[in-house]
Amino acid sequence: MAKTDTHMTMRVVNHIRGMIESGGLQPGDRIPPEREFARKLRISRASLRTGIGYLAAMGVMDVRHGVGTFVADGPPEIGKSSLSLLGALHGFQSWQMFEARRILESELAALAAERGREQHFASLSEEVAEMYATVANPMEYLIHDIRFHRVIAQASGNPILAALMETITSALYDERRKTAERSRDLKESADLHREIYRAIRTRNAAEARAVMKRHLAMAQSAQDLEANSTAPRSDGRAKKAGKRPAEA
Amino acid sequence: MAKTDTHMTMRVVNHIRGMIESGGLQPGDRIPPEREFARKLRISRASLRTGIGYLAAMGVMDVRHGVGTFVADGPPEIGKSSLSLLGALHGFQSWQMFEARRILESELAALAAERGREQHFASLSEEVAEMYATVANPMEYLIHDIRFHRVIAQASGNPILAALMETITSALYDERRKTAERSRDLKESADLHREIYRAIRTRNAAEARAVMKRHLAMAQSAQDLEANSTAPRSDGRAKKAGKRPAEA
DNA sequence: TACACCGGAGAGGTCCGACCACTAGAATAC
DNA sequence: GTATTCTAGTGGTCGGACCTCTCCGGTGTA
Repeated sequence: MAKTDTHMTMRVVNHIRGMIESGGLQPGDRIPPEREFARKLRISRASLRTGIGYLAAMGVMDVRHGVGTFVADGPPEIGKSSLSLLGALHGFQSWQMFEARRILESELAALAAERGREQHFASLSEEVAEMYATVANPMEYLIHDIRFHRVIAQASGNPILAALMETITSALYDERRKTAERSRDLKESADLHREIYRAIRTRNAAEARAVMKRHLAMAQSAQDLEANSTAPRSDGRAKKAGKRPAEA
Repeated sequence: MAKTDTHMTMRVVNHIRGMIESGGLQPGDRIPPEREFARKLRISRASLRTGIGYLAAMGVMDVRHGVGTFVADGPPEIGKSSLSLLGALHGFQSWQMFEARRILESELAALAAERGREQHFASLSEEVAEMYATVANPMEYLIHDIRFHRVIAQASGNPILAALMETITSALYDERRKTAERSRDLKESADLHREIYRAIRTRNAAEARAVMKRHLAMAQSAQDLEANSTAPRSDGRAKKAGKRPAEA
């Protein structure tokens, strides 16, 4: 399968891929210094760096200036940083991202109801409590909101779906971190989260899915209202407002 | 806000991002030659290349040796090339990928039933016909199978979900392109595809979702059987695929 | 005229070797 | 004992030379 051995980039990628697949490289492990590694692979440091850069862009490697290069640790990320670029390029609409999120998260909630463990339920419960405690503080609230959804993703037992959700939500969050929510809405939001929690804890998958869907639909329409009041212009274009103009 | 201006890589990425968001760069467009572009941005060619490499790894740019560098054309890809690496790294299980696919595609089918257009229906119909015509030729059959699912994704009207599906299926396909299917199964498969087609054409979303789910569940168990019969006792090798562990 | 070949222009790919910038821990000063 | 400074090690940037690939137009032959 390796006709790709001509390109230095792919030689590096395949080499590291092999080290990972053979188990010789685990998440968090460090690879040799560039100069040394390049010598070992019989390629120039520049080419090695190209390959490492490729892997870093895919989220497989983690390069830290002055420290070293490591295999990515923590939860997997699938195209997390690329989605917003791709969105700008292909004109993704906000409603499409919401739709993707709604589908992923509602199924995730159903899976969590089926497979979640006591430890997950405890975390969920705690986050719900924190939400109620911070309805007056949107900033704080948001943190627990995000954590709640993240715990559900973990509880689903499917890291791929969890990673996809993370990708979507981070892009979505990126696009609207400026809209401040009102406390009145947060109370309702917390209520819905509690409903979701209860459905999951009682292992009622259908209910969990339904409530999650309702919650996200509500969040979307709230978001849309806010966007319309902020930007009286027609919604067809809907770029990400407020960015610096590009200096061509 | 933009402390990212220190890293040359990010300077390049942000510059190109700006050009894309301002509409100055469309899919298929070409960016200036490296030497010239580097001069214009007041950075070295090496740094420019690092940035371009980053964008290329994310699927935003398309670099062609001896020709030039272009903004990616065609359908968007989200982490398509990274998933298999990530899978090896985080130990993704085969059933998890199937599960992700089942969820995405069944919802995609439902959306296609709601929003599909005549042109999509026509394509689907054609692919189904081709499937029946090639039940004796697994290679050919597979092509139409893939196309069928791809058309559904397009018909869903949600390019994000379509891209996610493409990512999953290509990783899945990668991992089992070696398993040849039997013609007897293909006939059943074609029947199911026809059912899906009918459900979509009659705009019966629930039915489309259900049949798609059934189809993929069937495909998965067929794969599992094949995998087990191919490698009945794996002592040393430890193939990356795996069966569903009841634990977690 | 039609076709195959050749060669050059221009684009990306690789390499080298020097130097810059950052981080963490050791050495030093207080 | 604590705060500061120094330094070894590692990634980041540079520029400029040279290689390889693709494309296309010119040329020679049938």
